Order: sequence, then structure tokens, then C-alpha cells
Amino acid sequence: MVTPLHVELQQARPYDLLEEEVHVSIARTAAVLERAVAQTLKPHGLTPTQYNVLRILRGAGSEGLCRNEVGARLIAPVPDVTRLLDRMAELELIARERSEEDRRLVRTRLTAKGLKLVDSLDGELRAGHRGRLTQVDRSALAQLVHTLAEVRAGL
Amino acid sequence: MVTPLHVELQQARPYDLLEEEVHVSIARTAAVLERAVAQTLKPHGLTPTQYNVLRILRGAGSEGLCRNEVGARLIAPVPDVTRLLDRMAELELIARERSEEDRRLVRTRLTAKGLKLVDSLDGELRAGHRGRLTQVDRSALAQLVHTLAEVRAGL
DNA sequence: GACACATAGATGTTATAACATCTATTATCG
DNA sequence: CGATAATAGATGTTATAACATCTATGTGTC
Repeated sequence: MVTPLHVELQQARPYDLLEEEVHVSIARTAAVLERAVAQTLKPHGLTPTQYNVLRILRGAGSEGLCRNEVGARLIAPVPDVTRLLDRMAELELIARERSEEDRRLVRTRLTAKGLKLVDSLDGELRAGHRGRLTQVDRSALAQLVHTLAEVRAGL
Repeated sequence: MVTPLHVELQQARPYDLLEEEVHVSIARTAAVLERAVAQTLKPHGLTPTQYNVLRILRGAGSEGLCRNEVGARLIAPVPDVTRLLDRMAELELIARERSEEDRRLVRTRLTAKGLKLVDSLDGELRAGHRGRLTQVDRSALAQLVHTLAEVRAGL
């Protein structure tokens, strides 16, 4: 009852290498899911990457994190975290200050405004996630998470 | 023997909602795989999206496809397919011409140069895909493809 | 302590993505 | 047939990504 991938992408023939189909499946699914999340976030003026930063900093608590740590925790690594944070500082969602102990570091943390925003989005995004995945068996989802971790482990 | 996702991303605690972990797992895996492909393509001066276009047009044969059809078949939809194709025309990988029957359409097809390039990349990319996924059980990969199709079907 | 080296981050530049709008052509319908 | 809508694509503009390079600070070593 599921549309084969090559039909979904209007390709003439099925993939002849399973590994290739795996890769395209993952990329395609990620793109579709990201678009859904982006549309949820858009009315709030956030991109998925910015939302990811807000969540990372919320998780880090009041001490915040330095620029490199934020970069390392991003789901999708981006070069130029500096200017990503610049823009979010411009929006007053985060605040930064030089560390006194090691003056190379810049401690970044959420502002009250940033914390309030990310908190207010939790419900909407969780509802979206749940809604998108209701028709899939939960044990299949758990299996999916595990297999994807295995895939990443091979890199 | 697999690193849990929240550890991989240095998050303080595991995800409390399976659906959310599914989403982050897919996005994270897609990002990692894309980076690997991007590095393979880089010496050839191609981005993953451009490579995707080459493959789409190769699959379409000598008649080519119109701009919208190319856009519809992309793994990750992009706005502004026009200028994506502009750049590839600049590189002489594709050629375009107005359709005579319907002058709104622009037929796009591979040049000999574009065909040669995409053909020459097959081996390297397939080897990469195979290499990255060798340690994962093949029936688990088949299951993965199926579950991902179910996830997309719910959108 | 002076030197090389590593690390954290900033900056300059160019290319691409994102968004909105606009033109040309074809289809639809009264 | 003529107005209106729909479709295909192009274009203008702004924001962001990508890439390389540069500065400041800290580490280690002789």
C-alpha cells in the first residue's frame, strides 16, 4: 500500500542497487519532513536550523555553550556558525559574551525571549510529528531508529 | 554496539518522544550521507543537486524534460530550478530549447559532455554507497526502505 | 621566556537559495 | 470569439551558505 520510491520520483525504472535506494529514501524522507517542519516554523520567523540552535541552547541551560559546541551539536552541520548566531543575536533570541577564563571562547546562551519562543513551539511541533507518523507501526519506527544509527556508525 | 542519537549529538538526555527521535534520526543520517556524497562529487565540480539533475536527465533519454518535470523529480525540491539549470547550461552539461508545440515549455536534455560526466561518476558513487552500508544487514536495509516509504505516505 | 603550533572565532568574497513578482503562452468558458 | 484564468518559466532582490583566509588567544617545548 506504499508507493515505490522510483514511482514517487517518476523515475523510469526501480533502483538496481539496494544501497543506492537506501540513500535516496533517506534523503527524500528527510527533505519532505524538513519542509513540513519549516512550514510550521515559518509563521514564527524561524528556520529549522535556527530552531535547532534554540533547542541546543535550551538543553545547555543557563551556562550556555561556546560557538564550536553549538556547531558540533547541530543535526546538519553548517559552516559559519558565527554568522548564524549573529543573526539570532540580532533577533534578540540569544546573547553572547567573551569568556573571562579563556578569551578565545564566546559563551552563547538563550535570552528570555529565545527561551519563551522555543518553549511556545514545543506543543505545535510535537503535534506535527505525532500526526505525521501515526499510520506507521511503532515497533517499525523503533527499528528504523536503530537501523539508521547503524548506518551512521559506518561512517 | 550503536551510539544512541542523543549521545552522538551530545544532548543531555534521550528523546522523550519516539516520533521526534525518528525525525531527528532521519535528518541526521541524511546530512551525514549527503556530506559524504558531496565530498565525492566535489573534485568533479558538482553539487549533489546538480548530480541529481544529471541523473534525472539521463533517465529521461534524448527527448529530455521540461523545467517543471525536472523540478518534480528532484530528491530535495528547490525553488528556482531555472537558475539551477542556467548554471548547468553555463557548464555545458545540459542544453535547452523552446518547445515548438507549446512555446511555454523549455525542453532540457543532457549534452554529450553531461552524459559522459554522469556516466563516469556511477562507479565511484556506487562504490561509496556500498562501502558505507556494508556493516548493516541487508534485510534491515530493505525494511528501512519500506518503513521510510510508509513515513512519506503519511504526508 | 621565545618560538612554533593549535584552537576559537571573525571576516571578506562569491555563489546559491529563498521569496516575491512578472511576462509569455495556452486552456477554459460564457 | 473574447475575457479570464491557469500554466511555464524568467527575473529582481535579499538573505544565507560555502569557501578561504585572517586575527587573537592559549599550549607546549626547548
